[in-house]
Amino acid sequence: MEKFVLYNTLTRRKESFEPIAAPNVGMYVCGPTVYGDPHLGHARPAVTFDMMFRYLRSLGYKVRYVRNITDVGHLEHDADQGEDKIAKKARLEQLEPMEVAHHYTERYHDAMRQLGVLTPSIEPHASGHIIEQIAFVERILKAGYAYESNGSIYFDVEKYDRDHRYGRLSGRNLEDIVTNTRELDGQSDKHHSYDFALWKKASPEHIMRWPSPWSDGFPGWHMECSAMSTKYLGERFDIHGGGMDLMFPHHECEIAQSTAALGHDSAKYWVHNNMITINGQKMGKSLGNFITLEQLFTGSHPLLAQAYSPMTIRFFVLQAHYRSTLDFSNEALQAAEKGLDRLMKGVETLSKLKPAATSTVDVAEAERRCADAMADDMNSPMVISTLFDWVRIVNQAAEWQQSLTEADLMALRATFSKYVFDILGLRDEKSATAESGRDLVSPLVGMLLDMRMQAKAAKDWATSDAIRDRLTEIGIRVKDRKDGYDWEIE
RNA sequence: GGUCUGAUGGCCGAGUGGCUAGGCAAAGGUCUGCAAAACCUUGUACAGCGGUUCGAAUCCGCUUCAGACCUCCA
Repeated sequence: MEKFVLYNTLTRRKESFEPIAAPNVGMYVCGPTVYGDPHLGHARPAVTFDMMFRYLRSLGYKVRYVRNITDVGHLEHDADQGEDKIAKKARLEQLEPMEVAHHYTERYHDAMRQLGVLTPSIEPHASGHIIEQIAFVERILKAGYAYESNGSIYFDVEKYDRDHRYGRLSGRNLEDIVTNTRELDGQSDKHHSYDFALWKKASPEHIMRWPSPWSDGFPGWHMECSAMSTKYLGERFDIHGGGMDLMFPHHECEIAQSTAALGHDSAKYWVHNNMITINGQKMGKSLGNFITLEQLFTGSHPLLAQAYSPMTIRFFVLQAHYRSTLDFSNEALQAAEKGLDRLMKGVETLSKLKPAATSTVDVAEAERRCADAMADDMNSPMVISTLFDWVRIVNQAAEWQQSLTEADLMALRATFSKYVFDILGLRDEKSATAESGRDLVSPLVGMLLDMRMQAKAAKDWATSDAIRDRLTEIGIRVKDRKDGYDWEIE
């Protein structure tokens, strides 16, 4: 098996990936908070960890991939009477909170499907795991790392920091946090500003509430991930992923909660994808500069010069390493669109290539380079680069400048299929739609192009060009071949 | 202010102590009745200043600039 190295945020270095209980791998990734349409930023972790899921499976691991839906519990901020985001949005739209959550969950699923993101093994909702979260809070209380205050339960960061160390993941120490945490009004219940809520008592107007031993209320915003990852992956599991912006405080608090309750670390490898930026700035809800995935797919946003297909977005994301920032621009997206087109055409050309008696190339090199690139912290840009090198070779072979034997063709097709479709998760959406369109118009186009061939034979260029121009107008591109013609729908 | 990243050719983006990814765009060429498509060729980039080294864009230091987190955030 390939030796796979993965960058672990916890140690700040690439580590050899050794599952706790091979061949099983447990993987937990923070999913969306469903109070708004999924945007370009959501595509990054979704695609990144989808690739990881696909890659681990291709290596032969049996992966349980858990990605949560946050439909409760994210406080606006502590001073906001504890009203959470879902509830606030619901009040504004006069909808049931669960109606809002369901609506946006569906929107998210739809976008993910279009992006070719596989559905995770389990997709737990925070609202469906209140009991587990309460039990988890009780464990922390019992261990002595939390205190009750006026119906709410808070995590005792200071005590935890003495026994373990708070801030390991984000590289902070408590001292820095003390001097840099903003003091907010209305947090008199907490002993210290850096303590965070495990359970929050609901104010009377708060709609989303559940009974607990302490108060009618709702779980704190880091609780769901600790409780649900433990429930489905066990007290120790392999990979915990999410966006870099979640490192602090979310993941830091999760580590603290789990360590306090279980007495040890739960996730072995912490993996964080970097952000997508727009004009060098993070794209985010709070900055108001984000573009939803639907806007991207339809081109309906002032910043967009055109619509971009889901696969263009996926390819765009995959062309950068997941730990680098990726800057959005129309130019970059257009380049991705054309690049993807070239790659897919290469795949098609490869499928039609005729075998030769001998090979002029070493196809094993393609597989080896792709495998090495993936094994090196999932370097998808390197994989893509290799694929393009081989597209060139395939194109040359189509022009008889290279040759491949039957066996080599089979091997190369297998490599392309594995990396392009199985691991990178790309799909040839263009030819898929073109095929269906082709069936309908094929006889007609064939007839016209046959007439054009006759005109050409008679050197009647006016007729020949007229037919071609008219076809081009309605979106059919004619390609002359040495022995006839070919065409495609734009 | 604290913590931490990054600065690569027209654009997007990999990577590496010496053998100069890839895509897009551009230019020239092959092919073609003309196009399109395809193919070939070309560009010698690594923020600045020092240092280490036989050799650095890649390591170290400083400077400048940009960004992220410290508040919900993918």
